[in-house]
Amino acid sequence: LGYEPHPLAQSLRTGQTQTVGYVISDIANVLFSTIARGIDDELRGSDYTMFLGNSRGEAEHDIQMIKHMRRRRVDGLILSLADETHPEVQNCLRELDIPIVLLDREVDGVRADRVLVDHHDGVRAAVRHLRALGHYRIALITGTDSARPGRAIREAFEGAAAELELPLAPEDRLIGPFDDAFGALALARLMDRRSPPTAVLAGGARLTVGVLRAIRARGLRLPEDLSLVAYDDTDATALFTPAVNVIARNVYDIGAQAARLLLGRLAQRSANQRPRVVTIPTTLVVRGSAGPPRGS
Amino acid sequence: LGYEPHPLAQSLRTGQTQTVGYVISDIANVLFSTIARGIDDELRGSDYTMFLGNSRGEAEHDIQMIKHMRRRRVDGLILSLADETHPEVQNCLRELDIPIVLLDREVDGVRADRVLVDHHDGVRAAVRHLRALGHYRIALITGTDSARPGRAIREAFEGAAAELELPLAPEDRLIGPFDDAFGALALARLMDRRSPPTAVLAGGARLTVGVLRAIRARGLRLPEDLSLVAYDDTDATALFTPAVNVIARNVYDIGAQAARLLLGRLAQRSANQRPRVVTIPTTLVVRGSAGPPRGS
DNA sequence: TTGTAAGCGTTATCAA
DNA sequence: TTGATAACGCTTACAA
Repeated sequence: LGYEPHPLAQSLRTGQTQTVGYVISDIANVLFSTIARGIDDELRGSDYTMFLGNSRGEAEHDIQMIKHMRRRRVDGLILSLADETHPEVQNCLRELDIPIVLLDREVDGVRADRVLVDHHDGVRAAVRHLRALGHYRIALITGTDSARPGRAIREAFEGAAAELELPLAPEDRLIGPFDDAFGALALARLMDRRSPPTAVLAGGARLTVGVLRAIRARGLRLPEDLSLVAYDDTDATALFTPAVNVIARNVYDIGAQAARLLLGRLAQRSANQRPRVVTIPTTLVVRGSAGPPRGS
Repeated sequence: LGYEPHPLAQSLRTGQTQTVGYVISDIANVLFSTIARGIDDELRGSDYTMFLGNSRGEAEHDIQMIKHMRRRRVDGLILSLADETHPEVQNCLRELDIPIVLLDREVDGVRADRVLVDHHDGVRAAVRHLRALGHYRIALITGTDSARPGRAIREAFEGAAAELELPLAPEDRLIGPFDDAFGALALARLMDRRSPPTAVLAGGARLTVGVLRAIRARGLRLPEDLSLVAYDDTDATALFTPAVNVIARNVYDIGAQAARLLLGRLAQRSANQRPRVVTIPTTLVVRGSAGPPRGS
């Protein structure tokens, strides 16, 4: 007879708000918006709503957002932290007593479910692929060690390079923020060398956009002037000429799995179980951006 | 001394939740995620948080989300409706007594602030630009009349075409959903004609991606085989070869202005004033995707 | 089975 | 100015 329950009163009484917080570092990054779609779709079946918070890649804002979400009494939290090593972020998370799902992040001393991307397979395949084409000096552009993606990609890259006995000059590894400005800068720095590398691995979707912009700006041709393997099958990598060889992963699924893990915890179905880890595989997709190095 | 107010109790008491709802039709669309960033940045100064709801382009979901937000007692609503003509959506909005900001939408009988894109200038400039290059048969691919963007773009296109005395064959106007599948389909349909148009205007960021994919798939060259002007300066249009001539607008600002309008209402600074309208201009950016038609 | 009362943490009101 | 008290709308525990 037209009665509508008042969720606020319910929440005040029960201590549950039927809300979930999602803190990301850049909502305009297609990686995060695709993850958000995965979360949102998965949440639709339940009666949870998503709070969104943008940290703009700064740990300070992460902390601010987490505290804000806690005050707001969200029932669970999904996090893509800007800096997983930040002590105050870690403290902040340790004090929380709600379920947390970390997206491709590892935080010491925090009991949390995780959705981890298996960067190893894709990166290793990419390096072997380039080596098989005859490349010897392969450069890496990726994010810092302060979050898992950058670290895991770098480690996988170094492991694969060592395995194939490739040289590992420190100046061939460009590490910086996960944005297109750094991608463009890094490529420029690389190609301005007296003897530039013949191949580049771009480890990050926004980095890749920057790399592609710089390649365009300099009039470089792929794969004649440079071979490229890049992260993520996006509009940019699919529509570039030539289409870019990519390390692909099911980004949507990262969000969907994260929401599923969280919903499981919230339904008490897995209250005191040990943290669960879901792994998202990566695969190499070969298209037209890599070929034999010039003069071979 | 360590005291933290409890926002739920505050809300129950005051009837204000310090939250704002944003309902969009596709979070993976760069248009909407950029708008979301604008809103989020603007909200940061205030103490409002954003609830996000995804309608996947379906009016039913819009209604569901609006009702959900109302139950949740959001203080204000920012909407990119899938279908502004849907009677139940209109009823639903008329019953709401919270401030609403419509993003490039017009809903009959609903008092709401609006951020409207001035499609007219950009579209007119694009049509004149193509005509000046010698094009006579220009096709339009855009969204349906059930929301302002599609309608305004079509009307601007028809106006400009009439002004220049261009033919307006109905089969040269392809109207459908704002997604890449339709963009690709529409381009294919156009080019499969016995005598295809020599130029295309793609009115929508996702449509444009579909159009570009189809152009790639068919091995068409721009501007030799076809001239293209497309909506929105994105990674896709910037990185395509050649770079695509676009109708550009400050998408981020749509979100920022919307949040500003809403915050103004919420602060009672403009309680009973008549609805405010902010207009976002469009401009034509000429790059390499348009040239004289073949054989001229 | 049905009903009543207390309390969640605020804010607003009114009396002192 | 200060301090006690009711009420926001629900849930839950306990009594009838």
